Amino acid sequence: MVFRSPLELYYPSSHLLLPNFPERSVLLPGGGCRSRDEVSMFQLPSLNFSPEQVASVCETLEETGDIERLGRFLWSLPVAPGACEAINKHESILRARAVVSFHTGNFRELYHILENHKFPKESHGKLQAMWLEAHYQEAEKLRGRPLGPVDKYRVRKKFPLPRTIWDGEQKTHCFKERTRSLLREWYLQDPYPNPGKKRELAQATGLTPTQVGNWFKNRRQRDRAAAAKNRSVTGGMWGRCGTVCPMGCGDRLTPVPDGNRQTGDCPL
DNA sequence: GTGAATGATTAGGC
DNA sequence: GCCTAATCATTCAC
Repeated sequence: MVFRSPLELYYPSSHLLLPNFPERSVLLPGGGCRSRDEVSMFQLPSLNFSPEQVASVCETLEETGDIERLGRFLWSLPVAPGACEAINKHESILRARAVVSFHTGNFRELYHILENHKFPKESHGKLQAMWLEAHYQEAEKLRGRPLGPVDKYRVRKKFPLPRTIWDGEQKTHCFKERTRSLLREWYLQDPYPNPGKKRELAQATGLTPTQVGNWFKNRRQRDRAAAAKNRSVTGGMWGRCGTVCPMGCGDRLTPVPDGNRQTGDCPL
């Protein structure tokens, strides 16, 4: 008989194809192996898969999202003596074990897997999300209340991503000072750049045109807010005509009766 | 823990 | 499609 996929052997009907039950150890969810005697109560009949076949089943079950079945598969997995090591080195199997650990709330196990095995970049996103979510859940349980954004930030600082699932590249929250000064210069010349100018500025700063657009948008909004705040302080306008701009740009002010932007208004 | 600074996103208007 | 206003998320200093 020819099997198209090892997964076929795992489905309930497959037990009919498993006449023998040889002496062998069992791969535990924790990654260790036990003798058949130790786990015979839980062991399910199965064939002696190669690590590649096991990995293939893990990948398929993970893709389908059937984590419960994936967990059962990992738990029941019999492997030949000595094969534990090979299995524990297989990325797909390790990832599957991490996924199951996460979904069963076995966070110690999850952390141990993630910290002690190097994973390829393609898996980083998913594994990072599990690492963080597990720590969030633990912190929430500890505090007895949902975490706010700042709480989550502190959790992330306390439990930084292990290098096994992170390439070490820092995500910058603020643009570089040179980028920002360039943006400021252009903003002073024209707070409403056309798409062509935005593209040009994007090229000069290394940002995307969207980032440039966002920066100008935020800048305008915050300048308006600052001006409005100042107007309320100075009694309905930015300041007396001819006084220096409160925003610190050094410009002389002109009154703005209706609050709308006018030519000659302080751009900063 | 709180407030401020800053980049990103969303909803609604034109 | 671009705008504003409001808001969210992240980071940091205190």
